Amino acid sequence: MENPGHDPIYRLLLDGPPRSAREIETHVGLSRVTAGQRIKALARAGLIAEGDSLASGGGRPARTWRINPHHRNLIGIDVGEQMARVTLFSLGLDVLDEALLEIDLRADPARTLEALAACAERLATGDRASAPVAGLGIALPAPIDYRQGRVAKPSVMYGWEELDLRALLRSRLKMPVALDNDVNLMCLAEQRLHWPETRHFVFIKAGTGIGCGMITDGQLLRGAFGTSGDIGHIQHSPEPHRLCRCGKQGCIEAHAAGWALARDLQAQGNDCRDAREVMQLYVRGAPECRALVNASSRIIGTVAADLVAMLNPAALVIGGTLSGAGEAMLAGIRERVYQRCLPLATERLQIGSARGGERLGVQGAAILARAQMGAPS
Amino acid sequence: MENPGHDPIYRLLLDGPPRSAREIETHVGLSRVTAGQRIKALARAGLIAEGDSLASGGGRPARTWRINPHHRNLIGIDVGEQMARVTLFSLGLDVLDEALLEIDLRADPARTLEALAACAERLATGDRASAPVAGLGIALPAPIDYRQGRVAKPSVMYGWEELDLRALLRSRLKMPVALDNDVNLMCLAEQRLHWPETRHFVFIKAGTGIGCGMITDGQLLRGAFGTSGDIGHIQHSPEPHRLCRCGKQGCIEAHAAGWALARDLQAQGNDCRDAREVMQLYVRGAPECRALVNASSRIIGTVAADLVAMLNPAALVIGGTLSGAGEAMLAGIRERVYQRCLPLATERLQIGSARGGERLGVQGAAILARAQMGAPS
DNA sequence: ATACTTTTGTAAATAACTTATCATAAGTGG
DNA sequence: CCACTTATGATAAGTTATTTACAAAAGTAT
Repeated sequence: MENPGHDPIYRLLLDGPPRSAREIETHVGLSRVTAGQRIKALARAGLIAEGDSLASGGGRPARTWRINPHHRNLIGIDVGEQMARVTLFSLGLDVLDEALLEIDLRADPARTLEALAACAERLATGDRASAPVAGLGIALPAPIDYRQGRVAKPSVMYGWEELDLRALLRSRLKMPVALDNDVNLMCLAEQRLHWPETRHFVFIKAGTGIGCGMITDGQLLRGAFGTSGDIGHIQHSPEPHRLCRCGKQGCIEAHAAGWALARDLQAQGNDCRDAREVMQLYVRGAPECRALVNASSRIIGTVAADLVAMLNPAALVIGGTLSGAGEAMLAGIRERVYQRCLPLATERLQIGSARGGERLGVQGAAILARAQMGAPS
Repeated sequence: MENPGHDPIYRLLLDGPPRSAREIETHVGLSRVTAGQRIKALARAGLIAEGDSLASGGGRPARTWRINPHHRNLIGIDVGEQMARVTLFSLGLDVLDEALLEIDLRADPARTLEALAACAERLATGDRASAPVAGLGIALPAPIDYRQGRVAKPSVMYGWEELDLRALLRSRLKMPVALDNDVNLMCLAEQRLHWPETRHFVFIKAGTGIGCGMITDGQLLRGAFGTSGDIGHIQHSPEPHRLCRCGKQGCIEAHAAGWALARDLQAQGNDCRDAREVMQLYVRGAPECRALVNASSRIIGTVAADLVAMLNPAALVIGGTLSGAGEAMLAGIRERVYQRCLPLATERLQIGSARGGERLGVQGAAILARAQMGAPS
């Protein structure tokens, strides 16, 4: 059992729920005898362990198998605009250790990258490290060329496009590295951890900016050049249009994103610089802030309605800082979705707030790294 | 070689381009020796045949293998609002025989279904039938519950939801049957036949109604309940809103679809009842028609821009009757897409008209049936 | 408790696949 | 023509998986 990541049974259990031997057989396409033998081998090697038994259907109940969460660790990194979170996980995604780094995306990328790598190294070898690290995932606030493992250009991360991020980190840290866009990874974590049965899933992140992740048939949808889910600059905002930070007019971000709400609140004399402070004002009950959030939710709702019409997901989940407004944010979205979409698309659609919290990014990064354990790189 | 559909090599070649032995090995994960043996066995059985040789890269050129197009036939059915097309294909999708049926979707579904089945049976056993029929695919103008193999309710096909279409046809015709939405299947055919290298693909059908099909990573995106691609009732049309046939206001269909253009042209005194007649007027150069088509193309362009922003396809293709307007239809779409989407999403995006013609529906149906040959039903 | 169902374990014979090696075929570039 | 490269074919030995058959375990229904 040199590299368990190559074993199809182990891989199946890595990225999915616990399964019975019978399910494993059908999924990996092995006969009952062979599957049973290999399950036993994996169990003897300590890579997998017994899970709960399933309910009996008139016969002996099937027992399930799951990965041994303590066999390896994972590292997730979530790079934000001013801060990066670096988390050491067990394979079962328990948080073992964590560090927050202040970073500046406009500073020298190589230096920032080295700071992240050094931090990951500290966690990997620190007191809380219970096992070798099997892989590292990074969530970045930029479009990602997923196959190349680097930031797609042009992006907001000036200078980062030049770096072969995956290769650099892999040689620096001696472990497999996987990259993806932060919203994609938040979507992945929310779906895998909180909506495991939902195979058609849309996650809208409403924070400083607005973006979305989409899962169809259980697979993250990445698009041809890594820009899928870039819904912040869709142009359907109400008149009068306002200037967006992308230079165009009419983008929904310019009316509904955290930065735009902060801008408007500042113009009204509030001390409010970013999405987080918008939510603070909101919680304190500032009426002008509530009005803005309500308007924002309806604008986001128009795009949500488009997403539902196009993709026909089974669940639509709102995350990001602004989703802290809870039902208020959902109300506008529900209003627009139910108003604008056909009943067939909405009657079985679930709409809700993200159940995951501020760790969704690192969790998604770790899930990605876990899914790629042992994959050819 | 009882059922060749179970052979992974045969299946690979069924739904893909000709491949060299080397490519086949890697795709199906067999060693060179075994793959070679099985390729030879398939060739001896007449299921596959040699294709062209690839260009040499300094050594002996690799020869490719492709399916034997004459080993089996396929039937595709494209059900429209007033007409159904039933086509007998070879496995290589050459047209062997064809029939057009007048139908009425509002009539008794069982009777219509029987007419289709009888027609399929005639073609399957007729003079032009060169081989046994391996499967039948049907394109229907309704949302399809793909896993159940029936029309999802509620739909425009009143009464059809009650029928277990797949089971009925399978037992009636004694062959595997696959169903899908017509736009999905047009999308599939256009991509597989005319854009085989493009794995992220969006197809907009602008005819009597407006809908789209989406392919990501080479897979048709069907959504949770079969309504994906239902973009006709997205609400972004310009003021003043007009009443849509769905009962809402502001749907793009009510401004940009064939039925809406016909309605407007009629109101202006033209004799114009459907999308086809709109195109006839257009070709004759009627100025009021040209103006309407231009406006329509820009409205479709707004939705196209949303699709591009969300899905980041590598190609966006316009089909359906209205795409007969050619560059005029493309112009408005290009205008909106380039105006509204970020450069990263558009700089490598191809926008064009469908290369396939009026047989796209039946071709897609046949491709679907072919892909499912031997699959568990 | 008894009959029934479904899951799991084991062993032996058979079938399939892989690895390794050698030989041959059919191109390219000089 | 010759050296070099890549593709293909054939064979043997060794490994792994499948099939078949029997038995036991652990539940449910009556």
